[in-house]
Amino acid sequence: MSPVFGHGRLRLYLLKLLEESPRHGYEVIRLLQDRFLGVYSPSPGTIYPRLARLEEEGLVTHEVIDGKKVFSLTDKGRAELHARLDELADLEQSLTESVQDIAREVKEDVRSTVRSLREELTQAAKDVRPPDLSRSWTHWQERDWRQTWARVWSTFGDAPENRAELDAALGEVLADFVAQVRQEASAGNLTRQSLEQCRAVLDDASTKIRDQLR
DNA sequence: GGCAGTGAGGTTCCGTATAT
DNA sequence: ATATACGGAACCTCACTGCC
Repeated sequence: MSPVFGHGRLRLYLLKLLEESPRHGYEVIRLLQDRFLGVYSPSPGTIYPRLARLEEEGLVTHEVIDGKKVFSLTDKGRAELHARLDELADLEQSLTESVQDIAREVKEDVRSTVRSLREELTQAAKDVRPPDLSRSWTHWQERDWRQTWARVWSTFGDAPENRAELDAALGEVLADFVAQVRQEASAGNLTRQSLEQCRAVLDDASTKIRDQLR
Protein backbone atom coordinates (compact mmCIF):
# COMPACT_ATOMS: atom_id res chain seq x y z
CA MET A 1 0.00 0.00 0.00
CA SER A 2 1.32 3.43 -0.91
CA PRO A 3 1.90 5.94 1.90
CA VAL A 4 -1.11 8.10 2.79
CA PHE A 5 1.04 11.21 3.00
CA GLY A 6 3.53 12.17 0.33
CA HIS A 7 7.01 13.38 1.06
CA GLY A 8 6.84 16.16 3.68
CA ARG A 9 3.02 16.19 3.68
CA LEU A 10 2.60 14.60 7.10
CA ARG A 11 4.87 17.31 8.50
CA LEU A 12 2.66 20.00 6.97
CA TYR A 13 -0.54 18.36 8.19
CA LEU A 14 0.82 18.13 11.73
CA LEU A 15 1.44 21.89 11.67
CA LYS A 16 -2.15 22.37 10.53
CA LEU A 17 -3.55 20.17 13.33
CA LEU A 18 -1.50 22.03 15.93
CA GLU A 19 -2.64 25.39 14.58
CA GLU A 20 -6.25 24.31 15.19
CA SER A 21 -5.47 23.60 18.83
CA PRO A 22 -2.58 22.51 21.08
CA ARG A 23 -2.59 18.72 21.30
CA HIS A 24 -0.57 15.89 22.81
CA GLY A 25 0.84 13.10 20.65
CA TYR A 26 -1.77 10.51 21.42
CA GLU A 27 -4.52 13.00 20.62
CA VAL A 28 -2.94 13.66 17.22
CA ILE A 29 -2.91 9.92 16.49
CA ARG A 30 -6.58 9.57 17.48
CA LEU A 31 -7.53 12.59 15.41
CA LEU A 32 -5.85 11.17 12.30
CA GLN A 33 -7.61 7.84 12.86
CA ASP A 34 -10.97 9.62 13.11
CA ARG A 35 -10.43 11.78 10.04
CA PHE A 36 -9.50 8.72 7.97
CA LEU A 37 -12.46 6.67 9.29
CA GLY A 38 -10.04 4.33 11.03
CA VAL A 39 -8.44 3.22 7.77
CA TYR A 40 -5.24 5.23 8.32
CA SER A 41 -3.95 4.68 11.83
CA PRO A 42 -0.47 6.12 12.25
CA SER A 43 1.67 4.34 14.81
CA PRO A 44 3.26 6.30 17.65
CA GLY A 45 6.60 5.68 15.96
CA THR A 46 5.39 7.79 13.06
CA ILE A 47 3.99 10.74 14.98
CA TYR A 48 6.33 11.31 17.93
CA PRO A 49 9.57 11.52 15.95
CA ARG A 50 7.84 14.00 13.57
CA LEU A 51 6.72 16.16 16.49
CA ALA A 52 10.19 16.01 18.01
CA ARG A 53 11.71 17.02 14.69
CA LEU A 54 9.31 19.95 14.33
CA GLU A 55 10.29 21.06 17.81
CA GLU A 56 14.00 20.82 16.96
CA GLU A 57 13.31 23.10 13.99
CA GLY A 58 11.50 25.55 16.27
CA LEU A 59 8.16 25.17 14.47
CA VAL A 60 6.37 23.80 17.49
CA THR A 61 6.95 23.88 21.21
CA HIS A 62 5.61 21.85 24.06
CA GLU A 63 4.69 22.20 27.69
CA VAL A 64 4.07 19.36 30.11
CA ILE A 65 0.49 19.36 31.38
CA ASP A 66 -0.64 16.54 33.67
CA GLY A 67 2.42 14.58 32.64
CA LYS A 68 1.58 14.82 28.93
CA LYS A 69 3.58 16.73 26.32
CA VAL A 70 1.12 19.18 24.83
CA PHE A 71 2.45 20.59 21.54
CA SER A 72 1.50 23.94 20.10
CA LEU A 73 2.58 25.98 17.09
CA THR A 74 5.28 28.64 17.45
CA ASP A 75 5.32 31.91 15.47
CA LYS A 76 7.90 30.33 13.18
CA GLY A 77 5.64 27.32 12.67
CA ARG A 78 2.67 29.57 11.96
CA ALA A 79 4.74 31.53 9.44
CA GLU A 80 5.78 28.34 7.64
CA LEU A 81 2.18 27.13 7.58
CA HIS A 82 0.95 30.41 6.09
CA ALA A 83 3.78 30.39 3.53
CA ARG A 84 2.56 26.97 2.37
CA LEU A 85 -1.21 27.62 2.34
CA ASP A 86 -1.50 26.66 -1.35
CA GLU A 87 0.23 23.36 -0.69
CA LEU A 88 -2.01 22.81 2.33
CA ALA A 89 -5.14 23.44 0.25
CA ASP A 90 -3.97 20.82 -2.28
CA LEU A 91 -3.23 18.42 0.54
CA GLU A 92 -6.63 18.88 2.15
CA GLN A 93 -8.34 18.44 -1.21
CA SER A 94 -6.54 15.14 -1.82
CA LEU A 95 -7.24 13.98 1.74
CA THR A 96 -10.96 14.74 1.29
CA GLU A 97 -10.95 12.69 -1.92
CA SER A 98 -9.13 9.86 -0.13
CA VAL A 99 -11.76 9.77 2.62
CA GLN A 100 -14.55 9.77 0.01
CA ASP A 101 -12.79 6.87 -1.76
CA ILE A 102 -12.62 4.98 1.53
CA ALA A 103 -16.35 5.53 2.14
CA ARG A 104 -17.09 4.30 -1.40
CA GLU A 105 -14.96 1.19 -0.84
CA VAL A 106 -16.76 0.40 2.44
CA LYS A 107 -20.12 0.91 0.75
CA GLU A 108 -19.17 -1.36 -2.18
CA ASP A 109 -17.78 -3.98 0.18
CA VAL A 110 -21.00 -4.07 2.21
CA ARG A 111 -23.11 -4.12 -0.95
CA SER A 112 -21.12 -7.03 -2.38
CA THR A 113 -21.33 -9.06 0.83
CA VAL A 114 -25.09 -8.50 1.02
CA ARG A 115 -25.50 -9.36 -2.67
CA SER A 116 -23.60 -12.64 -2.40
CA LEU A 117 -25.48 -13.70 0.71
CA ARG A 118 -28.83 -12.96 -0.95
CA GLU A 119 -27.75 -15.09 -3.91
CA GLU A 120 -26.86 -17.93 -1.54
CA LEU A 121 -30.23 -17.59 0.19
CA THR A 122 -32.05 -17.64 -3.15
CA GLN A 123 -30.19 -20.80 -4.13
CA ALA A 124 -30.90 -22.35 -0.74
CA ALA A 125 -34.59 -21.52 -1.14
CA LYS A 126 -34.71 -23.72 -4.24
CA ASP A 127 -33.39 -26.70 -2.29
CA VAL A 128 -35.42 -26.04 0.81
CA ARG A 129 -36.81 -28.98 2.77
CA PRO A 130 -40.29 -29.38 4.20
CA PRO A 131 -40.50 -27.33 7.40
CA ASP A 132 -39.11 -29.01 10.50
CA LEU A 133 -40.06 -26.48 13.15
CA SER A 134 -38.09 -28.25 15.86
CA ARG A 135 -34.79 -27.53 14.02
CA SER A 136 -35.44 -24.42 11.97
CA TRP A 137 -33.91 -20.93 12.17
CA THR A 138 -36.67 -19.56 14.30
CA HIS A 139 -38.30 -16.22 14.91
CA TRP A 140 -36.33 -15.74 18.14
CA GLN A 141 -33.08 -15.77 16.15
CA GLU A 142 -34.54 -13.15 13.84
CA ARG A 143 -35.43 -11.05 16.91
CA ASP A 144 -31.90 -11.49 18.33
CA TRP A 145 -30.33 -10.27 15.12
CA ARG A 146 -32.65 -7.29 14.87
CA GLN A 147 -31.66 -6.37 18.42
CA THR A 148 -27.96 -6.77 17.57
CA TRP A 149 -28.22 -4.41 14.58
CA ALA A 150 -30.28 -1.95 16.63
CA ARG A 151 -27.57 -1.91 19.29
CA VAL A 152 -24.93 -0.99 16.68
CA TRP A 153 -27.01 1.94 15.40
CA SER A 154 -27.77 3.21 18.86
CA THR A 155 -24.13 2.97 19.95
CA PHE A 156 -22.38 4.49 16.93
CA GLY A 157 -24.93 5.39 14.31
CA ASP A 158 -25.80 9.01 14.69
CA ALA A 159 -22.51 10.79 15.35
CA PRO A 160 -20.28 11.42 12.27
CA GLU A 161 -17.14 11.27 14.45
CA ASN A 162 -17.99 7.67 15.27
CA ARG A 163 -17.71 6.49 11.67
CA ALA A 164 -14.58 4.39 12.28
CA GLU A 165 -16.21 2.56 15.17
CA LEU A 166 -19.43 2.16 13.20
CA ASP A 167 -17.51 0.65 10.26
CA ALA A 168 -15.74 -1.81 12.55
CA ALA A 169 -18.93 -2.77 14.39
CA LEU A 170 -20.87 -3.19 11.12
CA GLY A 171 -18.17 -5.42 9.70
CA GLU A 172 -18.15 -7.58 12.80
CA VAL A 173 -21.94 -7.98 13.01
CA LEU A 174 -22.29 -8.64 9.28
CA ALA A 175 -19.55 -11.32 9.41
CA ASP A 176 -21.25 -13.00 12.38
CA PHE A 177 -24.63 -12.89 10.67
CA VAL A 178 -23.25 -14.36 7.43
CA ALA A 179 -21.40 -17.09 9.37
CA GLN A 180 -24.54 -18.11 11.27
CA VAL A 181 -26.77 -18.18 8.20
CA ARG A 182 -24.19 -20.28 6.31
CA GLN A 183 -23.88 -22.65 9.24
CA GLU A 184 -27.66 -23.06 9.49
CA ALA A 185 -27.91 -23.56 5.73
CA SER A 186 -25.18 -26.20 5.62
CA ALA A 187 -26.79 -27.99 8.57
CA GLY A 188 -30.06 -28.06 6.64
CA ASN A 189 -31.85 -26.03 9.29
CA LEU A 190 -33.35 -23.40 6.99
CA THR A 191 -37.03 -23.57 6.11
CA ARG A 192 -38.67 -21.35 3.52
CA GLN A 193 -40.04 -19.22 6.32
CA SER A 194 -36.69 -18.82 8.06
CA LEU A 195 -35.07 -17.93 4.72
CA GLU A 196 -37.59 -15.13 4.35
CA GLN A 197 -36.74 -13.98 7.89
CA CYS A 198 -33.01 -13.94 7.04
CA ARG A 199 -33.67 -11.92 3.91
CA ALA A 200 -35.87 -9.46 5.79
CA VAL A 201 -33.20 -8.88 8.44
CA LEU A 202 -30.56 -8.49 5.75
CA ASP A 203 -32.65 -6.09 3.66
CA ASP A 204 -33.39 -3.88 6.66
CA ALA A 205 -29.72 -3.79 7.62
CA SER A 206 -28.69 -3.11 4.04
CA THR A 207 -31.10 -0.16 3.77
CA LYS A 208 -29.85 1.29 7.02
CA ILE A 209 -26.19 0.91 5.97
CA ARG A 210 -26.91 2.71 2.68
CA ASP A 211 -28.56 5.57 4.59
CA GLN A 212 -25.65 5.74 6.98
CA LEU A 213 -22.99 5.88 4.28
CA ARG A 214 -24.85 8.39 2.16
C1' DG B 1 -3.11 0.25 54.74
C1' DG B 2 0.30 -1.86 51.88
C1' DC B 3 1.59 -4.62 48.18
C1' DA B 4 1.50 -6.96 43.67
C1' DG B 5 -0.79 -7.64 39.35
C1' DT B 6 -3.02 -5.72 35.36
C1' DG B 7 -4.35 -2.68 31.73
C1' DA B 8 -4.48 1.72 29.37
C1' DG B 9 -2.32 5.87 27.99
C1' DG B 10 1.71 7.92 26.44
C1' DT B 11 6.58 7.95 24.81
C1' DT B 12 11.02 6.43 22.85
C1' DC B 13 13.99 3.76 20.07
C1' DC B 14 15.16 1.27 16.12
C1' DG B 15 14.74 -0.82 11.62
C1' DT B 16 12.84 -0.81 6.86
C1' DA B 17 10.94 1.20 2.68
C1' DT B 18 10.47 4.94 -0.29
C1' DA B 19 10.85 9.66 -2.19
C1' DT B 20 13.83 13.41 -3.27
C1' DA C 1 23.05 9.90 0.00
C1' DT C 2 19.76 11.85 2.71
C1' DA C 3 15.31 12.83 4.50
C1' DT C 4 11.01 11.20 5.50
C1' DA C 5 7.12 7.90 6.28
C1' DC C 6 5.91 4.08 8.64
C1' DG C 7 5.52 0.02 11.87
C1' DG C 8 6.52 -2.49 15.93
C1' DA C 9 8.62 -3.56 20.25
C1' DA C 10 9.75 -1.97 24.53
C1' DC C 11 9.46 1.07 28.17
C1' DC C 12 7.42 4.26 31.74
C1' DT C 13 3.65 6.08 34.47
C1' DC C 14 -0.61 5.93 36.57
C1' DA C 15 -5.04 4.26 38.02
C1' DC C 16 -7.59 0.48 39.36
C1' DT C 17 -8.40 -3.99 41.59
C1' DG C 18 -7.85 -7.86 44.54
C1' DC C 19 -5.56 -10.04 48.20
C1' DC C 20 -3.25 -10.32 52.69
